[in-house]
Amino acid sequence: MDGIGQVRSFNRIVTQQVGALAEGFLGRTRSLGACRLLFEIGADGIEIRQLRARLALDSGYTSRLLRQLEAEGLIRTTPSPRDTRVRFVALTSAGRKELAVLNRLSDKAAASLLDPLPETQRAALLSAMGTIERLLRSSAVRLSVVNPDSPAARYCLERYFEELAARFESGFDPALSRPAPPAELTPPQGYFVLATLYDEPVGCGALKCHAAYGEIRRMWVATSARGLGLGTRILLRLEDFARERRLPLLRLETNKTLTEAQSLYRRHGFREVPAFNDEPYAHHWFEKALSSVKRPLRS
Amino acid sequence: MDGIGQVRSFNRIVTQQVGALAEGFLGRTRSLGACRLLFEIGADGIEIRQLRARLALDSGYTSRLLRQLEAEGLIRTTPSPRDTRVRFVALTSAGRKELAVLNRLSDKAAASLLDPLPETQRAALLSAMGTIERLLRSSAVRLSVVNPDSPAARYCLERYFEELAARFESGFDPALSRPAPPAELTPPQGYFVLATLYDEPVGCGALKCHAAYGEIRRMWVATSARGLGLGTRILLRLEDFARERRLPLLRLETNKTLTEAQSLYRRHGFREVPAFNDEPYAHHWFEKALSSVKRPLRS
DNA sequence: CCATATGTCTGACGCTAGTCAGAGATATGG
DNA sequence: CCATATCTCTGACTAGCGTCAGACATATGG
Repeated sequence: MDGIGQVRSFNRIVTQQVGALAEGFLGRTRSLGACRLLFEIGADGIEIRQLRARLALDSGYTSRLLRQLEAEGLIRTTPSPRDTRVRFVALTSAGRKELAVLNRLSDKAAASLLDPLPETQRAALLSAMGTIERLLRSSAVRLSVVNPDSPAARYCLERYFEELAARFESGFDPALSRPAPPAELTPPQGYFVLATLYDEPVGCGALKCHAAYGEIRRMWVATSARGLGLGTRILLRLEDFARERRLPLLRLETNKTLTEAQSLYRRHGFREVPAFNDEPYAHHWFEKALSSVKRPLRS
Repeated sequence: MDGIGQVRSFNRIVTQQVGALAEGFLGRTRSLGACRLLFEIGADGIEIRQLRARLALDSGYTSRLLRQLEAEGLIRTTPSPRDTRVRFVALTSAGRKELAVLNRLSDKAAASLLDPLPETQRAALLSAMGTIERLLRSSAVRLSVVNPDSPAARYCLERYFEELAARFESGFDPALSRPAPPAELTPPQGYFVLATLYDEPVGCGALKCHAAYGEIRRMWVATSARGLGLGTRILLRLEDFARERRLPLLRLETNKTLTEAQSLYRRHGFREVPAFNDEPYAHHWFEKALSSVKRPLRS
């Protein structure tokens, strides 16, 4: 079976089994929609506008579901203190109890999937589930070229600098490091690639085009998104841009504490070379010759 | 995170992503229910009663959906030749065209999951999907003790004998082999364990209780259900019964051509011993001493 | 203070999915 | 041939999910 056929077959069986799982909620008077609301409100409560955004619900529909839960005495809504247009919804103690029941049902449904299996198969299932989860998250990550001055890009760069400051033995002061002003990372001078997961920035990387080579800079992946192979995807994308621009060589420098980054570069054909600039925070300099063969495009 | 939490987290992300996948159908005028019908009718057509059974639909509802598809000119229904009460439904050429379109959309949706990933991750995702599919099928298999005279049990035994006849170099004639009359495999003389997947028999195995030992017999797994670890589950279940009955020893014999069975037995602590009976079709005799420690119960 | 935007709510409406009862046609065993 | 069962279909009904327009209250920038 080819990959596509396998994905479809996987979908069939998973929706069937997992669909059966969701029926754990059923049998109770409450509708699935109302249950989702209870889950999302959670122990801490939430603003209604956030609730709507997270579950992607219509405002009228949300309102109606909330009235229903309110009538059952499971939730309480109050105006938000900082803006009385928005309302804040929280569980009452009855609501918390109900949520606990739902959680127990949900746990039981999940357990019923594991229970029939002997120990070794159970372990194999869980490990495969972990892999799928990781890779599905990864495939939901979108890469796009953005203006390095945009809020999302600035957000990434701030997190990046914070992390450097925390990890470098000497701390990190951007002012002492080689600069990379936004203009230099904007086409056609360069490319700033932003990675987003469900519209949240989770990584970045930039290519600066010099006359004779491309320079990789600002490679960063949020801790929450590590292990998804995101560094690879960003790097490959930047390489694509370099090839498009017919740059024969890629260069970059990095700090000795950034070991994942170093192994990422080595894995992708970068070789360590003598220092080719005076970046004070760098301990290792890498180069990679680019053939002009283009690799197949992936989003 | 514990196993249950991991299953729930897996469910969340999969329903989210796979749900998004199913929207591939949407945007077209047809409802999801009608699409499922088209898929299930398929190129060869099908009897309506089978269609209902497979999709677990109400007869009234099915009828209405079919009328709708008929009005669109996608299907044609005719009385079944062998019983004019039942009707047979087949796709018209327009219907086949529509099904092809749906398949293309579905393929595209599946591909959109794979496309973003670099090659190595894509392979990892597909392999994990295969694992999950196999193990979910496995966890959907139910074991139960049934009367060895019941239709499902007889069905399994027939398939079992057929397979022995096909695989043994000498063929197989049950009359020449040591008998195992139903009464001897019925509690308390013995136990006949039947494995079913979605109500279809896919395997069996029996324990016959002698005074000083238990005898494993009739171990069989349908070809369609191999690789799911089903043999292990049946064997473990039979061992449980033997322990319950405080039998200190398990015995069995097998033919040299049944190599998977032999490795199953060896994997589970059976050791080859000299022939302890005169079964004409056996080449190998196995024993396993049972400790009375009970393993945790699994369905 | 005014114009405009934002957030919430209500009422009216529509579609999908599904259930239930019963009618009518056809098989099947005795 | 008759009683009974099986299969399909229609009509009547319900619940859940969701959309849309507009009302109302409250913020916000000028």
